[in-house]
Amino acid sequence: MPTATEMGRVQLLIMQVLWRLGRATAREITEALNESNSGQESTIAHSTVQTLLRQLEDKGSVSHEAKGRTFTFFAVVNENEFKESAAANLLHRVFQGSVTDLVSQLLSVSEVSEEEQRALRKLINKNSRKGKR
Amino acid sequence: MPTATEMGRVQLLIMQVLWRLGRATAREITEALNESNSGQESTIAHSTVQTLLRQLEDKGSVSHEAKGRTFTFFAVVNENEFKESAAANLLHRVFQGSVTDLVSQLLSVSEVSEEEQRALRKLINKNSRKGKR
DNA sequence: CTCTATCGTTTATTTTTGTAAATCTATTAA
DNA sequence: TTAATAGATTTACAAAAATAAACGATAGAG
Repeated sequence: MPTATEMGRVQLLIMQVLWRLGRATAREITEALNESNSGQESTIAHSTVQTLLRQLEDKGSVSHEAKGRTFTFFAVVNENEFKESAAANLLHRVFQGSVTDLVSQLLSVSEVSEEEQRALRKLINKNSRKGKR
Repeated sequence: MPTATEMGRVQLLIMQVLWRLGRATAREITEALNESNSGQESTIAHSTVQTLLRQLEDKGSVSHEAKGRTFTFFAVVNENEFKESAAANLLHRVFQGSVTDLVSQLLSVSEVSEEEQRALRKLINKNSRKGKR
């Protein structure tokens, strides 16, 4: 069984809905998925969402509470916790743990605005101070 | 069929051996995998490596050349190309395209040495100049 | 020359994710 | 009260990844 922070593409989309809404029924999740995706390609079937919710619950990523005959789902895995593990994963598996290499890659490919560059310098400086404290 | 830059955990390990060695037989790859992993847990069976090599070849990630009765494999997908796509993937799927958020996450969790911090500042500055050119 | 170790190939199984229809159940609208 | 509807659950299937044994061929050791 995979860990609670390991998940597939659509599973992540479901988690993102839950992180945004806090708590939601399966139906609400299905609707959220298909309306953010409005007009486009493949709408995702409600039964698919239910299946994935059960899988997510099996591995401890989400949980639910019965409200009458309907389940209200909520995330157990915290969004930041997930981002942390996803970033650490890429960092170690692909970039051998070199933050510099990863950041370098990001900067060389994506367009980073002046504003974002300022934000990044600030981040590094803050981190620098943290190290000295 | 997945694209040539989409691959599983062990498939990536195989690619990394090929990027490191340039060209290698299936046997050499198996040995490289199991010795870098020396002493620990699960050694990976040679036949598994062969199966994965065929899968990788099917989707165009690697290719081979017959030397006598033995195949010499080599990477078709370039390492940087892969890193690029892996980083872009995480950036968009998990961090909604915000480089700042991803870098922030990396800095807050991993220990970044003074030296790395200098390298990062330099990187951002270089990128800044690039933007103006 | 024969046997064995080593190739690549074939076949098979398990796990995870994604997809969804079918079904059972219960509520509510008519 | 009955029928449609909207829940959850069960069942099914396909693709991708991981795992590896079994098989057939052959080169090289003796």
